[in-house]
Amino acid sequence: MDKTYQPEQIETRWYERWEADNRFAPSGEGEPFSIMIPPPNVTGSLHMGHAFQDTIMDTLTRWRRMQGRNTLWQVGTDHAGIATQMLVERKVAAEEGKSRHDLGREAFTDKIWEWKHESGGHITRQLRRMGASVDWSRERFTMDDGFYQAVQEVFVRLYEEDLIYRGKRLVNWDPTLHTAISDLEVENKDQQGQFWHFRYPLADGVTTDDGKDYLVVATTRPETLLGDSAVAVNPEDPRYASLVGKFVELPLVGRRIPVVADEHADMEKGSGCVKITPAHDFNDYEVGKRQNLPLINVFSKDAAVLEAAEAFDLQGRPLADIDTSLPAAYAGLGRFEARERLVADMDAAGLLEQVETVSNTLPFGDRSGDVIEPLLTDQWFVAVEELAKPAIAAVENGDIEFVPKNYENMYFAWMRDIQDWCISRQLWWGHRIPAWYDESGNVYVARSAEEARAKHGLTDDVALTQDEDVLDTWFSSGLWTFGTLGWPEQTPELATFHPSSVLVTGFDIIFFWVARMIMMTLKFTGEVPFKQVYVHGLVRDAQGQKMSKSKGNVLDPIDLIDGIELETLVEKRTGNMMQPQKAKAIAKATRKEFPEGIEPHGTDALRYTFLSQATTGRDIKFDMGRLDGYRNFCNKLWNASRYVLMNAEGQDCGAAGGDVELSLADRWIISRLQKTEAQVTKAMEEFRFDHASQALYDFVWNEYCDWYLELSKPVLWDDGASDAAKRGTRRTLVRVLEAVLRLAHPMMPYISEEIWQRVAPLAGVDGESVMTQPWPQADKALIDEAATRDIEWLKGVIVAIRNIRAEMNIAPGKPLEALLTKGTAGDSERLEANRLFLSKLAKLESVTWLDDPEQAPLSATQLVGEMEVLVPMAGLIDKDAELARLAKEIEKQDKLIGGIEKKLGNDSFVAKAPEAVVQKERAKLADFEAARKVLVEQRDKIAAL
RNA sequence: AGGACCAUAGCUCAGUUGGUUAGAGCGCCACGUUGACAUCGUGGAGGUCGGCGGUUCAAAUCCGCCUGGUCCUACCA
Repeated sequence: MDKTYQPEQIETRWYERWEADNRFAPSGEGEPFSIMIPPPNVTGSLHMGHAFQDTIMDTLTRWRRMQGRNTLWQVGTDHAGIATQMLVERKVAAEEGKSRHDLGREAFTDKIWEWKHESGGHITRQLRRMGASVDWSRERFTMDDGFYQAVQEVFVRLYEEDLIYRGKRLVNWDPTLHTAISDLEVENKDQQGQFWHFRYPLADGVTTDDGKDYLVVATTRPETLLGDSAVAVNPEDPRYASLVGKFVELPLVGRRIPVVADEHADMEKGSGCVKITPAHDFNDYEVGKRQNLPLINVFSKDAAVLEAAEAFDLQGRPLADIDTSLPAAYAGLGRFEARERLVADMDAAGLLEQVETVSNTLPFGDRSGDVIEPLLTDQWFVAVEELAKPAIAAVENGDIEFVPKNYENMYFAWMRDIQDWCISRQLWWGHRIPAWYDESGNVYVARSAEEARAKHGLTDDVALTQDEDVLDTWFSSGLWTFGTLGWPEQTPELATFHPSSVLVTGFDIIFFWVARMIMMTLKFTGEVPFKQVYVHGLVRDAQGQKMSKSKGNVLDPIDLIDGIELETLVEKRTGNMMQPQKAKAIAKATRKEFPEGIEPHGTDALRYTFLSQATTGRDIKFDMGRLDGYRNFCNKLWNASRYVLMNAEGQDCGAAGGDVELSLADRWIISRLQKTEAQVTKAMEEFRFDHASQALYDFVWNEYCDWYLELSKPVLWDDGASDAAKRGTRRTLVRVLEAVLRLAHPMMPYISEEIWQRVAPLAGVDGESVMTQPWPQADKALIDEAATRDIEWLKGVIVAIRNIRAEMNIAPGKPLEALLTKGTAGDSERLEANRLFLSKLAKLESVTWLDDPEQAPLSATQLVGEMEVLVPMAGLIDKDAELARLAKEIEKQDKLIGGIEKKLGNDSFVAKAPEAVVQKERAKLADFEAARKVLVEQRDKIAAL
């Protein structure tokens, strides 16, 4: 083995081997365990969130596989409608200078397919680099043929049950992307805005109670004035009671619109009058429904003012008897230009009463970044209320459990107030809606045009055209757990692996995806999609900032694995930016944070870092220090293994029989291994990967390496140990290491496999891969408390002597004489049994048991229990230093004693605390006092010199 | 506005039903190339557990209020 751990040399080699050996496919035996990967965007690339999530899923998968479960990790990618279409649109524009409209629908979607084939392998290659043990033979895509069928089936059935409907509704319209989006795709952001107060003249000579011939309305969106249908006042408002039913004349437009009484108008706000624009505001739309107002749309799909408005009734039917003329000057103006123009015109007409600056919230499209416009359009919706009920119940009754549990409240809150889901998108990339129209606009929903004809008795001479729109991406990914398993066919895979065991996902897509999967899956399979949902947080940068290209703080997991030069990293972060003016600051910050670039750390170290930071449900601040630390941990494991192999390969490790004698250290480390196995398993069951990784780390570094390997050296290297003892130690070295590698494998698959291949034969274990070995199970019979106590004693004495050395400034290598005294008979027996270990590990020339403490020479003293560990001072020890040290020790004991005396002096503590607690405090007090006494005696002795 | 979560060593984080001398890693200080490992070893310094109040014999842990931070939902004519 190389002297240092070189991850790059082993990782890709092992992944290829596992894949070639088909180790990721379900075994076909044992209780099923399945995880469906949240499908990443097919043309995307792996970011830290993916790497984190994939690590958790792979750890669970490898662990369950080793436990003998019939394990499937289903892999696949998502077509990601808007994101992918935008990406290819930009690419085509950059490369060919053409828009998608120049190409036409078919040619453009061909381009997307081309791009999908070209780049679709990128993210799956990265997934391989992370070590993900997904079953590649079952890889799926949300627009493959099988999904196409599943999507048609679901759409048609929902339509037939009236759970999908089409209608002209007010929706969130993205004027840049020219598509409707759902509520969830809207991001509300606080902005500084203006609030204009306008006068609307009263018609027919009517005046207000205080004699004015106008009403004042205020708005942040002046341009929607063009589409006003009414002015509302509160029904309780005495100021305007006489005006209800009267009219105002809409300024600039001249349309007569009524004054209506509606509780939407807030008497406290502004003048108490509010303009109502049902076609351009969600609240006003509701007022419109209550007051039976016409819907007057004044915007085009670009959110530019129309030449003439369009008026509809609440069912979306055109209204003929409304004056739809608009001022000619506005035709074609964009909404923001129209706003400026309108304010200026109002001002000029003396109708602008006041302008206030206010902070308000604006809706933005999460993809385009454009301001969303409520717009009346024809769209398809899912009526979700009926679907939501069983989905709520499934979580309430525990069929689905969220980890951590508090996300259930977030889920309930949203589900109980859920709005109908707008599923149509005016895009070209996605599942086209299976609906056909005849020439008079009648709609036929069916799995195909042929089926539509057959079902509705349409002859071939009726021309049918398919709906132009596609479905929201989440409509198809909502079918992911069962669509990937072959539904609507009743496949054996569906029977075996559905419901899936656990979904691993981020809290940010609970509404987008998790909730919709639960609704759809319950509806169509009668089963929950998964039994548990493990919700993880976001991976943030070291400062706790969200990682984003525009902030220039993105880390690429692959760069952490393979390393990256500073200049390449700077180039990566500053190249191709949307806001190039930020490049300089980003470059500077990057050079400061990574002056040497990033060293290679390997996949295993990166995975271990994620796992160690995976506290349930909270965001993680990615910590480079920990990444370094776990790379070092890999190196530690590597070198410990080198030591084991150097001492075991070619030697008798007991695999072939022969007498075996286990030393105290052997029995101790075997005992500690059992406890570690139990801890790691428990942590995995609870999704506490931080605890699992911590337990393993502690065992390997602080017990196996720091103590056990050191304790094995005297047995293996010094004369005097029997063959049986050496055999016992070698056997323990390799067996414990072999178990550790199995324990580590789900978390660090590569290094564990690499070492296991060398160690397993020595431990007498057959097998081709650690992947398929049994998960270690703790054996209670091997827990040896007596050995643990003895080793703790031994460690105590060794540490005591090291302590004296350090505090007295004695060179670490200088051989010392030590005396032990005042202990029990057990202490002296322990000394005799462990003399060799003690001498070697504490570098002692001699160690002697002193029956009569009075005979002890002047020494530096440490306590191990009641026993005193003495290092004679002669020629070694600085009197003042020792006095200072003792004073410090005594002070420490005084503090402890003071605390306990106060407790025991409290009558109600003694009276009310459980007896065991009181006893424990008394025992501690006795210990501290004894220790103090020894220290004081020692101090007096030295001071008397 | 409603709600959730968080606040423990310089930094990143553990601390399960209240009883621990409050822990780990990194960083820091001192010493050290003994035959697995300087990506290391040995020892050490460093915390009134955000603040105030309450419950209790006993609070980092339970309750209330406050401050600071993150996020979600809704609304802002």
